[in-house]
Amino acid sequence: MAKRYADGPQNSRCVAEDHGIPCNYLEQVLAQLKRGGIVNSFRGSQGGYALARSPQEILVKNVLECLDGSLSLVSDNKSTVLDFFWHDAQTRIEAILDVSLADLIVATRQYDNVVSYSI
Amino acid sequence: MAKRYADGPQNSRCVAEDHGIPCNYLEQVLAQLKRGGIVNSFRGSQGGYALARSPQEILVKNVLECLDGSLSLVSDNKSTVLDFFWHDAQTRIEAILDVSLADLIVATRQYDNVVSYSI
DNA sequence: TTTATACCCAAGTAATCCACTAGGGATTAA
DNA sequence: TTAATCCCTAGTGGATTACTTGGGTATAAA
Repeated sequence: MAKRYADGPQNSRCVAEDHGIPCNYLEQVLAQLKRGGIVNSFRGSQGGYALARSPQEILVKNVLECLDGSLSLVSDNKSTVLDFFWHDAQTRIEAILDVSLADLIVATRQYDNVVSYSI
Repeated sequence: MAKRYADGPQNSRCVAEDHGIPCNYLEQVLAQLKRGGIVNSFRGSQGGYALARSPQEILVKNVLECLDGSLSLVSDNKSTVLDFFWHDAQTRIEAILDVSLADLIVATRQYDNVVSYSI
């Protein structure tokens, strides 16, 4: 959907077919993304779903938090060796997920270029 | 167990009680760690479980791989934007888990010192 | 040699989650 | 009006997790 951001709303059936996902199931996921303000929806014919903000403004982290509730690996306390470790690991993993959808697309394009040059 | 590495084998009942884990369940976990070569066991009275290597030589990653089978987030192909992203995320997460049990203990000791100074 | 101490093992279970299926209803552009 | 599309709820099968139960077996120490 980020890739087709400029084309306006995409309907769930097409998105589902493009990715080999059951359409009804996709709709459930999109409903959650809508509740989380990641996506907007438009009813009626020519309707569909579109990102609520530009791909630059949506982070992978935002999407995962919306779908998974929270990304926490562990409870808040740092009483034991492992609590301490997991807390640290969590902040480092969050940093990895701190990437916008636009960044993802750019990164893939660069990778595709490398591949096509090398062939 | 890494903390008590120098004291020889620890029996599962004590370890379980120390951590509020059912003993029989702990034994199942330890059996898996034994199969993975992380831990050795000794039968009879005065028996118990001990790390198979020193805490310096055992990585958090090793333990998790042993218990979870594999840490992979995604299939091998890099055909889509997301496959590409998850593959990258996985190697970065593995780097986070590339810490020895000895490192963990040292890190916690340092944290404890900071806390006790500041009180 | 006996016995207590520990590990070893297999089977079952309750709860939860995940990816989905099924079957509608409601809204809107054409 | 109608077709396209989103919206909503309930149910399901399989997998996983964190156990429980109930033993059996090896071994050090008495």
